[in-house]
Amino acid sequence: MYVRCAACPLRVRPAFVQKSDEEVALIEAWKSDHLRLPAGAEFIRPEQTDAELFTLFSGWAFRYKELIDGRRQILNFALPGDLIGLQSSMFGKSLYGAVALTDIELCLLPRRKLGNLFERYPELGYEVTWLGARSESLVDENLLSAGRRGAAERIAALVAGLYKRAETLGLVEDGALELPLTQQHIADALGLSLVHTNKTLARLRAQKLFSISEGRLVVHNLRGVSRFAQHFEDDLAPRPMI
Amino acid sequence: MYVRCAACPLRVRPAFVQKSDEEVALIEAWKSDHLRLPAGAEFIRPEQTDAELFTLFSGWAFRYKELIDGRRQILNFALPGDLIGLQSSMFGKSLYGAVALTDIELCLLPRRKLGNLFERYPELGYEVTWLGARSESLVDENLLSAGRRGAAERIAALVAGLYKRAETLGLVEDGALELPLTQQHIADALGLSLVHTNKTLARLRAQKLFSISEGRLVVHNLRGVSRFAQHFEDDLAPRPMI
DNA sequence: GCCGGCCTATGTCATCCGACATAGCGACGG
DNA sequence: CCGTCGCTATGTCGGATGACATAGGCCGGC
Repeated sequence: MYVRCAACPLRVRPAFVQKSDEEVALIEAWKSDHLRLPAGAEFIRPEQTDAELFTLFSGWAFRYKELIDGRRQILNFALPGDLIGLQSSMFGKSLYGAVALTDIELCLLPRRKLGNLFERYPELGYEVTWLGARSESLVDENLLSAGRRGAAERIAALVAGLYKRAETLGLVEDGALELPLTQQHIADALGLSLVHTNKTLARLRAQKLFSISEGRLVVHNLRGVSRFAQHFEDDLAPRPMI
Repeated sequence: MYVRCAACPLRVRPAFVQKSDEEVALIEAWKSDHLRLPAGAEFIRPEQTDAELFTLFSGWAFRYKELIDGRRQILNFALPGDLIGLQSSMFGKSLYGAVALTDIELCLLPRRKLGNLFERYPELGYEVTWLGARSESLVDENLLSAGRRGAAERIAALVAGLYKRAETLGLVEDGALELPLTQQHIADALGLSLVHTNKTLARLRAQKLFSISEGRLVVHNLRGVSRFAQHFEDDLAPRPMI
């Protein structure tokens, strides 16, 4: 069923800037569809020329790039409230792909209205830019990991970052959250091989800072994880949601 | 001396979207200063709360993050016409630093006017967003390198990317351009050690696809470099310049 | 004119990480 | 029931990369 922005259960969460009824109505006018896609669906394809702009309403997704010989790099993970497809919408050709990790729901924000939006609702334009800048900051951090952290530190930094983001969204209960990533996803996000990821995860599990198993992440000592990974950035919140 | 936008020698280059006199006047009204900084100057500091927004007018610069133990990752290089500091301006605290590689000139675009700008000149707001998205696409590509390319491929991809960008700016002459990077910068940008970067550069030089020496990059075979690096993205041009 | 700092270069050795092989387990379908 | 597929796990081995040491060139300062 269609979810109207006025009745959106996501945007009222404390992670997000609370908007006036009028502002919500503007967003609702922009939103043209509410899509449901199964896990694994690719909703933006590399090279696609007519990719749209989306807000992830529920579930997890990721953006990725790959080399022609098949090596794949996950650029960042998206959680509910995240905007996906801004680059693709502005450049007229997507330089990356985007895939659902779980069954997801997407709010479709037609890109042909994007220019118009800036004209008519500058406040919304500003927030789009803000969300684009946040997306870049996530990639910045991942580049720091891939370039300068060792394997165990990379995994710990990923855990710390995702945990903090999930926490602002209220997805954490008793230090645990659903983590719909396979070890292959973790490897692809961190620039590691699958086998090495597996072995490093086993070693980390023995350290008892956190553990990943059966699709759940349990963090026993967030401070310890953050210190080990040298990951000290809090998630940016409250933030706009469109 | 101050450079007025109406007399800006940079924005008339073919890399950039050509603007009407009226549009240029808007930008000129935004620009509040024209700064000159020596090579090595850090014009955005990590954690800085009042970092401004800049357009790089001349010279080279880079953005970086670092871990507390000193390991440094260069996130991307900036060439003339690039916008630097959008994240910092929007978040109220910078998550990265920015440093001049050469003597540089910067156009200062006061961030306190940024919100106002979106309201009054939505077209400019749109272009700011476009430039932010382009900056993210550069980081995306660098993350692909750090995560999934081998050392020699990384260097080749860096060369291909910088060469293509320099070419659209008219900085290439006879297949060569000034490259103000030390091997330490290359290492920090690619997630390699200095020594390994040096040895890999020597091996690449022997292959004669390109060579870096004495502050110059000479590309003998761009196709070959691109193929070896699996780097096939052209620079986005013409693009807005603010 | 000498010293020190920065950059590049090169050798040796240690380590991290990747490649390949194998195996167990659960889900799913014929 | 059985075969396949996706995911996790573990061992062995080799290769890519990092760490440490040393050296030479260049340049600027005193």
